[in-house]
Amino acid sequence: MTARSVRMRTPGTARIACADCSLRSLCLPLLMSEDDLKRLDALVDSRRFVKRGQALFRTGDRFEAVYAIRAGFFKTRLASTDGQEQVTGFQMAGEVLGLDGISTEMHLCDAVALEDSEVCVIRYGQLEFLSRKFTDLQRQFHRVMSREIVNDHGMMRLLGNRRAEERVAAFVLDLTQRLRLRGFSASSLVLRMTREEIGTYLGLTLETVSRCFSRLHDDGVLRVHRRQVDVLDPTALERLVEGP
Amino acid sequence: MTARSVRMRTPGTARIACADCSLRSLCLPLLMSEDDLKRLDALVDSRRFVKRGQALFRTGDRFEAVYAIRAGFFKTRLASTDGQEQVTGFQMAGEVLGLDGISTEMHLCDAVALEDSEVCVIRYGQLEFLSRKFTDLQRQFHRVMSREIVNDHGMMRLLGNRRAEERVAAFVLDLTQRLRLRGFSASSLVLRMTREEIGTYLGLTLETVSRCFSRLHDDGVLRVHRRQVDVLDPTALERLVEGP
DNA sequence: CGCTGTTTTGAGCGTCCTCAAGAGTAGTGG
DNA sequence: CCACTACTCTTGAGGACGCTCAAAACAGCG
Repeated sequence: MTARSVRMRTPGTARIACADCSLRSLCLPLLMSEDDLKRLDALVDSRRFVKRGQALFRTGDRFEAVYAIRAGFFKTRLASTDGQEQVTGFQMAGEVLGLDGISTEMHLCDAVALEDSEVCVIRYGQLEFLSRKFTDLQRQFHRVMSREIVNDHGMMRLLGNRRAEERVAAFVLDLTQRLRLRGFSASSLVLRMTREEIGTYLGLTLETVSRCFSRLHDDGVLRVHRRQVDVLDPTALERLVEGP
Repeated sequence: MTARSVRMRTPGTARIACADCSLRSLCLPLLMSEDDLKRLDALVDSRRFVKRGQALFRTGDRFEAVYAIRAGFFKTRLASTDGQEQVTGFQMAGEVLGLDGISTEMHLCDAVALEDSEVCVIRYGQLEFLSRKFTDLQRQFHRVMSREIVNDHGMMRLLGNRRAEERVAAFVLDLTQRLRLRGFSASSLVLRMTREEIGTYLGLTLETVSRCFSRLHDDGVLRVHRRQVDVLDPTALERLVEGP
């Protein structure tokens, strides 16, 4: 399945107004004034649908655009010579995909939809052009990149000196916080990814992830049944994340 | 020791020409034409010396500038409530420090000099202004941020699914490659950091790092004596990094 | 209803951590 | 100049955490 074959263009809406988007408070035009937003006109080149399991882009694809997630859920992963996949992140609505491609003008990871999704295609040339014109857009774009760096550093700490149960707790806590920002419940969530995907993200095997969920369940911190996770004791969860 | 007390200004050279800098081929003005470089005038606000062991900035400091390393060597680390420090990177001449601060206008890590160092102070406001004016500077700045993201993802893979010896091998290989870019020998290096700092960077204890060095020494891949490391078998080193 | 993929759980083992001791090195002051 | 101290690094022994291998339960789907 090539990238082209999953590309779709909503007829008659090739140019889409960020001003009307419900995700404005999370996305790239965050800091922009109403006036500027109206003048913005065309940050988004088009929209594109990506079916569950399909790739938005793949390692080696020419870098031409970044993508703002309008709806759905993605993972990014590093391809590897051996079979070992490394998931580098899970992304949800309002988050931006593809920033890794700027450095070499080539994508250096795969972005795969974990459910049927829709993204706004933001051509990088256009983003460069508009962020010279709108200082708020420029700043917000820099912030988005900077936040990714900060998140990655947090992830390095997690992988570097936290034990398995702390990693899983941090993973759940992070998901709930991001869901809350989007107006969803912070105590009940449905995982969009397998135990294996969580495992390669957290530097653990799928069995260890499963065992950690079971232990958190038995300890009354979470109620876990397959993909359904309910946070019973948020305080205990946060305490676990702090570490020893 | 406050940040202010280590600040120094070279008299009469408050504005410094990137055009004349030997690190141009690595640093922010990389893509800029001779003409633009001459017109650039003042990307660098001033220079600042940082003595070994002192912090260039600390977690919580107000973010006002990024720093291009002119000479010396730094580590960045996440402060933590418990004693556990997490080193998030080692930086050398031509590399840029402080990008984490953009997202919250506050620095979110400490940058500590591992030897007497000198940095170019690039006020962020100035960088924003100039990168609206010079598209090459804009693009190079984006590339620098993107490269940091890519590097961090590589680090996540290292921490997530490589064993101790592979991590140490990757660490040495990375250092040699970056030193070679700067015109230094790729087969002989002097470590600027302790085993403990390497350990917290690689998600290992200092003892494990030491043992890995000893094993790589015994296997004839490296010659290691304290901080002095010589690469005897570069091919074996690369093979180790690939993983199993 | 059988097939497939995901998840759970168990048993045994290996890598790396913890704790400990000792050697090597650098810096300081008598 | 050399003790003295502080720090770094090396090496060893024992143990724990998480991995590997294996099997079975469970859910989804044609």
